[in-house]
Amino acid sequence: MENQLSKPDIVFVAKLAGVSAATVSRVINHPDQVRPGTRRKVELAIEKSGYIRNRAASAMHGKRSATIGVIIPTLANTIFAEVIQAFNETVSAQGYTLLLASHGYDLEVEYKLARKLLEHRVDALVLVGLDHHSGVFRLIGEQPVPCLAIWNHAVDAAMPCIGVDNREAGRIAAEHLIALGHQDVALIFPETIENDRARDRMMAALDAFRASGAEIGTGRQIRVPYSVAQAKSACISILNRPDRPSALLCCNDVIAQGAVYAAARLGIRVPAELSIIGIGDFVGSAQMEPALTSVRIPAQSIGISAGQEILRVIETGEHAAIRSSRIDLELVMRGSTGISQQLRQG
Amino acid sequence: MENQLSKPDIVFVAKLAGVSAATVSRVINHPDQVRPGTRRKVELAIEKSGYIRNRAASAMHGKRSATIGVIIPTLANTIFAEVIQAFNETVSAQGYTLLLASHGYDLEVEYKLARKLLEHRVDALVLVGLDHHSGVFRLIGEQPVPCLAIWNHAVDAAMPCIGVDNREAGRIAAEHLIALGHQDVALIFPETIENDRARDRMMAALDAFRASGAEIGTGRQIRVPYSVAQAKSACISILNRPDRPSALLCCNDVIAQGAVYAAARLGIRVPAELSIIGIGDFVGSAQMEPALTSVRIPAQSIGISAGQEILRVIETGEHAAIRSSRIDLELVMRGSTGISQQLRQG
DNA sequence: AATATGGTTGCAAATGTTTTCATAAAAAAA
DNA sequence: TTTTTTTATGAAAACATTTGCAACCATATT
Repeated sequence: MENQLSKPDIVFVAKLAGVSAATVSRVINHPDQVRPGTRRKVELAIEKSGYIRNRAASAMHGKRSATIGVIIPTLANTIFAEVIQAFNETVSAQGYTLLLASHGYDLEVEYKLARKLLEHRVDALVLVGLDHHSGVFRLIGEQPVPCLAIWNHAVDAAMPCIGVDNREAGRIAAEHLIALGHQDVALIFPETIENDRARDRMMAALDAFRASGAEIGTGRQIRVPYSVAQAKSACISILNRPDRPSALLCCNDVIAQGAVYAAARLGIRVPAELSIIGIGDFVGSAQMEPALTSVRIPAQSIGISAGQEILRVIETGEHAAIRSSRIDLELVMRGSTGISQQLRQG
Repeated sequence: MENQLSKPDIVFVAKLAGVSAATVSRVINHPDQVRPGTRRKVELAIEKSGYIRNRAASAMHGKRSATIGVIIPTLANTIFAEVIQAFNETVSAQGYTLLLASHGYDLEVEYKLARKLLEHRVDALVLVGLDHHSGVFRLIGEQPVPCLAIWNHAVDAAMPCIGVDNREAGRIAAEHLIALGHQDVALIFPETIENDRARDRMMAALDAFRASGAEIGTGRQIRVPYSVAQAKSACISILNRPDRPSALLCCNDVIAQGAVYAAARLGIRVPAELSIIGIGDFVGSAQMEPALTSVRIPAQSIGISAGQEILRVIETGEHAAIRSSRIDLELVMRGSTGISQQLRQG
């Protein structure tokens, strides 16, 4: 207590307890190695002095920093919140803390953030998706830090990944609409440059329609950012046209929710007059009226699996041997899709 | 390059560049202090060796760790995502990274997380709300770390805070319904223990109704967690009763969105037969059909103000002098509220 | 009673960086 | 050219901790 102004350090605690700094360190890191009596003395001194150990100093000994770096495109919409929450719960149960950064869908920024997180000597690095700056690939090749991509899975991926196959997601969504008889479908997607998830979904959807004999022209491919507001207004203008499509395939549920609201605003009955399908099954999609049909991406499962795998790799030190895994998608049929009028009439 | 296995350190880079470690350090931290020629040599060596500076080591010199600890209740719904995103953008522009943790509305957990973040020697600590474990108050009293509460503001707060006055939020919402002639209103709120925001809103709403002569009985006070799904089903059962209220005042927009869907499901016309008001004006509320009337909490403004204030305090070292500020609320009238039938008939 | 055994503890080295201080080099002034 | 001033660089101490090694002490064994 003599030294109140500057933060108490380990040697201050040691003096207070009448032991050496080494013993205090052992009480914190290997409590079983110190006699119960001494331990209690030290614990009391820690309590009394308000000592908080300095992880920066411990991290210098090759000890774990107990942080995991996570870089996501954005926190601003629900897309990644759920997976990050599940991941965080998993790893924080083992004492790890998240260093979180977001790049706003700019992979150049992502690279800079990755460097920054490595400066903090994170024990692992988690990225979203498989599209990355070449510098990122160089970094994770050079640095002895386990690195995992989440959200996506691809067999030919350049790095370990835990997530879903976005091509499959696009295909499932498209085939559902095809099965319902929709021939004239509009695709509502964000910019696909630097966004492999959106790109894969779109390509697969286009392929599926082509295979079914229904080519989707560029006039039916609408670009819109991940924003309910912008999706809604974009959909309003599409749906206002006399030749409006019979169904909307949306890159994710944020866009699809906007589409549902657009239809409601225009008084277009869903699904009787218009079918809408999303991808993701985000929170809220199941509760909407009409409830949104979507290709479910199990964010919880991805977050938990990723967390467990990261923990395993950190604890065992098998940095090179991160196991990828593919999480299954599932079509969740709800009220926003139905048989096309064309089919019904035919 | 000789030393490829272990991470290159500053002295390895120094040797490679033919200078001392001190010079390398200066190139990184005070580039203007070193001659352009030497600087280029060093930068080349850094590039060649793939050196990444170790912040843990720098943090030991009382240098900033360049991290800011943030503890929120949850990431799982939109509530805090927006404010954190704005805060993050503000501080990351100055090179700071977020250490993010979530406590799931358990203040005991929040205390443990606060300790953990302090172990990492964050340059500042940001919490949500003004209700905290006594240990948290002790910590921020003892530790020389600037600490700020966001989301709430109260003049008599025990710590600096930047946010809105939740009593005012509750009052504004209530008075809007009162002005529309609603006498029989149900309050849909989460558990208010350990949640000062919900508590303040509810108390103020109850007071406002009482002042207007309309006492709200306990039978009209419904408990429901922050979940669209649970709010929807709770509202369905309330609205199914023959004596259903003429308006719902929801603690936040997550609950209010559930309420709107519940009305839609039951075919109750909003706002003709039922008014619904939320608090927060979260993303999506403006786009719903009917669009949600809400008391706008400007998450962006809060995040940005908080970020700027934290930066100011860190850079100037005036840890004790964090300035609180109150961010204004605003009633956003949209389609989900209207004149009560009682009033219309009367 | 002397010796071996095994668990506790302290000493000191090591970790990677920043910074102060002194020195060397360059630039400016004489 | 010499001296003075300024600027650039290096050597070494400091930061807070962990850990290998050695010393110690108490207990168990002979």
